[in-house]
Amino acid sequence: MLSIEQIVNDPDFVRQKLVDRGETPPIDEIVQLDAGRRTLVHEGDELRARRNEVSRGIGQSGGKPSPGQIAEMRSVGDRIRTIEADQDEIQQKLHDLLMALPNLPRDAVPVGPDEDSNVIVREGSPPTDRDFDVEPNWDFADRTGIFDLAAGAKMSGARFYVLKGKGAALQRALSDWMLDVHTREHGYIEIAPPYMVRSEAMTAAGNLPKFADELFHDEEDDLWLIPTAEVVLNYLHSGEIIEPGKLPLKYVAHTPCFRRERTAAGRDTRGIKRVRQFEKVEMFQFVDPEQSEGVLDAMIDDAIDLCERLGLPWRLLALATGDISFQSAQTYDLEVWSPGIEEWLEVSSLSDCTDFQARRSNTRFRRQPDAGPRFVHSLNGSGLALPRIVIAILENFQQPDGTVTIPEPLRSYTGFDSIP
RNA sequence: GGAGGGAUCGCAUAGUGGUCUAGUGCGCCCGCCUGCUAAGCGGGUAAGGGGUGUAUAGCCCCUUCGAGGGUUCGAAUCCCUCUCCCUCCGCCA
Repeated sequence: MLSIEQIVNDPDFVRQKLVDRGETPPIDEIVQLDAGRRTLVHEGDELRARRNEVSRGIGQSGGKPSPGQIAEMRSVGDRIRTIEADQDEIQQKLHDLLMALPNLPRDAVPVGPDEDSNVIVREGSPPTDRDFDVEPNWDFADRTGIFDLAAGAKMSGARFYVLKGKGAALQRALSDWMLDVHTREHGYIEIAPPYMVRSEAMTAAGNLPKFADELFHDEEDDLWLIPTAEVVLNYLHSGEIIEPGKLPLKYVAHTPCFRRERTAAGRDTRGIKRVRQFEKVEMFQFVDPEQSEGVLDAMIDDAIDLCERLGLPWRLLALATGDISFQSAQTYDLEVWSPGIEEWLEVSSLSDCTDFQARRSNTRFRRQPDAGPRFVHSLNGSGLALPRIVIAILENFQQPDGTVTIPEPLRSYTGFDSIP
């Protein structure tokens, strides 16, 4: 959520930033509604002050109101009720409009309508040349039996899959290894959260109300399956005022992610690249806005570190204003090259959400014991998305004899060094 | 799923319709006192919003006693719904 003060005080700046994102923001309507809200609040406050004053007087003089007092207070009460009803209506409209506005992009974000304006900003070592044709991951998996796409479809429908044997073990090794690196070397605290949340948590992260049709929802208990651990980690300190000296808070969680993926049939349908349930290790930080400089870069390095240690060719893209996610002020995508399918796979999306999510989740902190509370800044990034790393490993470490060599860091986790 | 108990200021508690502008204790902060420390004494101690200010300064006001609704001239207090916690019964990995 954007700050209403900022919109009212600097409407042209806010409008331009949102236009850069491809929005047509109702700034004038918001400013007007807020002015109306203030008038009603003021009027209601004065009436309540009057009512409190008279009530206090009645109490102090024995508790028996005069008929004149009852008549006056009855009419004051009626006016208060009318004003409150008007105020509720105006505030609901204002709230709905504010909740539908995305975050403001940072000045550093490339301006452009879509992914064609994204900019490659860093690259790892180039993909190695091979003198044989790399088998696409789905063919390799089919031949070795480590994915069972048909079984997934049979029990759960399209875009579900089953990992078997060394495929399942490889994914488990990856998640364990990633968590260990983040907790032991990068300073994150491991969290094992619920995978179903209330609407409040989903709204705070920015997924509701706009993106309900991308989520799985349980009607009976009104719970939503998380599309990413970002949703739960963002809500960890909701409603709290974090004590001085506790920031930054760095969390990491390994969870399944559930997405309805109602994209056009036929797009990315082969294999396990785009599916309705997948696993991901997610990094998340709460930071003091004054100390947030460089935090996104550090988180990017934490993600790149994993790609480097695995020996995967990677590149980093700065997403354009038209391509960053709803809650984000600045996003970088980390991609790895997969030589069998010959494409760059997005394995991490790293965002600085500034105070946007903190406003929605009401997560604040105090810089000093006697200082007023302020909203924290939140940042998130995958570290990393597991099925796509599995794909990248199957294709990057394929040998001419049709086997796949397990990257060295994972071998103590897998207990084997080759597939099959 | 069923029965009962509970949620009040950082913590603990008081408060059964008006004098609650929520008391008291602890904790914390600032003084005073004091060889030092402790004790003692005095004062302070939340969040959000509005008004007035150049002001993130003061001052004034409103809201918040788990959340939302209702009764009433007036609600922490009475009624209804919901959420969470605790005890027990049933079911269950």
